[in-house]
Amino acid sequence: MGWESHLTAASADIDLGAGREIFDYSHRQKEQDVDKELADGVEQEDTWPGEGAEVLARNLLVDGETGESFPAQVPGGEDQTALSLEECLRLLEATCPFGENAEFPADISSLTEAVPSESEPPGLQNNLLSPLLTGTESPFDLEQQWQDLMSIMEMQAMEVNTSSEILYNAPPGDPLSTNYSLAPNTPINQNVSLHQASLGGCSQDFSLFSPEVESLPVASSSTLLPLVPSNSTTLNSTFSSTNLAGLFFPPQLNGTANDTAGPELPDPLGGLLDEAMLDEISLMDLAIEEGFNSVQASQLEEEFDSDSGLSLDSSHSPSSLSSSEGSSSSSSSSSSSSSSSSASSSASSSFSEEGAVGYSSDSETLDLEEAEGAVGYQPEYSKFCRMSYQDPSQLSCLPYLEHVGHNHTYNMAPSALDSADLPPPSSLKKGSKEKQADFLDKQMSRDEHRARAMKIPFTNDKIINLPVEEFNELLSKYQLSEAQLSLIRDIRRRGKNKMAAQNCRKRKLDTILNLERDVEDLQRDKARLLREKVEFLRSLRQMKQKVQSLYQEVFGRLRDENGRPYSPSQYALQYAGDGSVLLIPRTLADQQARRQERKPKDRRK
DNA sequence: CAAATTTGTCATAGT
DNA sequence: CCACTATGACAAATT
Repeated sequence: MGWESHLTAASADIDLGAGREIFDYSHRQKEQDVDKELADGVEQEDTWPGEGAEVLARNLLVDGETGESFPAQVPGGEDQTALSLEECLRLLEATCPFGENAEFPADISSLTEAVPSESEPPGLQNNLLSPLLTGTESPFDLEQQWQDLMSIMEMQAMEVNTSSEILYNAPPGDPLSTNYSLAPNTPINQNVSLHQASLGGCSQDFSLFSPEVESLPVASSSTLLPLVPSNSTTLNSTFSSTNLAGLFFPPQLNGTANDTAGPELPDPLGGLLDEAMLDEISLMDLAIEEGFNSVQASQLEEEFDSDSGLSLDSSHSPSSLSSSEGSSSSSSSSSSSSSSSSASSSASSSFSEEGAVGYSSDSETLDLEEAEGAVGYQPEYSKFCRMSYQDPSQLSCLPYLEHVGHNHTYNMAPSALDSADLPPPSSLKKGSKEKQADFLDKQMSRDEHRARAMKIPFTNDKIINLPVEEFNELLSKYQLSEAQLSLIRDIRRRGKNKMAAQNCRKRKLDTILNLERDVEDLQRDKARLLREKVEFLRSLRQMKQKVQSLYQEVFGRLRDENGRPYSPSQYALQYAGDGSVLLIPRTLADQQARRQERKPKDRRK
């Protein structure tokens, strides 16, 4: 009922003062609709993606950096069948308590998988499985390895940072990549100090290990070589479950057998590092790109600087999160999706509070609110200030002004006033008062002018902000014509809508700002994670090299019954979970490696 | 004066 | 249903 009358009233109102609007309306949704919308859409889309592309490019670069650690593939070796395979086996079984530990496969598989390229050098199975993989009881997947390494790395980080800065300040020529590809055929002299072992890229960093290496106890020359964890405890603990045998294969210790065994110092670690890590990295990147991996992100988040915007975000709109969002557990992952929703919801909730205040109270409160917004939020909120100021009804002085104005204009004819109001009637030079009136006129909104024209006996402010009851009361107090009543209703409607629009825009802006901040935060997080990844890669590399050199050191010093060194192509060292190291025939190791090559894949999928 | 921004309105949908 | 609020779209008003 009332509504219909409103509608009719609206038309009446238009007749009174806004004929324009009707006219415009005709072509409003035709031309403008199409043109402007299209333009807007295009513009916006251009802007955002641009930024994204930039970021992406940056990240890619970083990734590229990571990628540098790709080991150069060294084709290589050959497996040489040990002559006395049977003997070896027997021996092994006899000595090795865990002989055919079922656990192997896991290890091998992980290693193999991690280092597909390296582990499959032509003809040579580098993955010698440690028969004593007792340490690893649970299947060892990449993730686990990764985590282990991470934790290890952390421990070593200090060590490394302090003791071997050299490594960190890796030599020019991209040591990262070079280090992995060990020159296969470099002869290694026992006498030659290990640091100088010409293991290709390895050599660069050798100096680092020298201290440790030199202090290494020389192992006795027995077939089975139980190595007691020396000072390299970290290594042992770190790689206890890792099979070292196939990894470091000093191709030609003492120049023995340098032919058959192609050059290959396949190192599981390297593979791990390179392939697996890269895998992870790419995965992470993917995850990040898509919306951030909640688990990793949050983990890392907690570990590292918590200055991320996420925290800010939560603080910013806590109520909304708790109330509307509910589950905020998946902070980051949901942040992208939730940020839009949460942002909007948070914004709406927070604003609803403000809005409620603003609406129910007068302009003064509103002013305060606006000011608060400007201060509390982003600089851009200054806009809001302006917005609010421009709303005449919100000028605290207005009520008073309005009264004055009303008094002045009451005598004038509505129609004349309405039209005359818009163009400044400055022609009436009547002194300062007149000018003041002009000024006031300018400050008045269209509806106020109309109200004046219709001789509405109360302020627009009241019309708009009074609660329904009071509003109706007010109306009932006066004898108002239909035109006046309709005008009043329109004024109320428009006024409310005006405020609603302002709030809406405010909210919208706020949402955008929140999203922008979220984006920044996420970008920052991503960059940080990438940085960390690189750091971890470096640490891993160092570890790998250390282990490698140790392997060579140990292997190179082993002597058989005749006092001769073992051929790296025929024997390999295996690291057991309990920290011991075994010398086993290559063939055996290869077999084991093969056996377990399949399992992992199946298991993985 | 034109282009870019702000604001006010309207129509609608939703509360 | 009423009275409002929220929001997209348009156009007038401002910058």
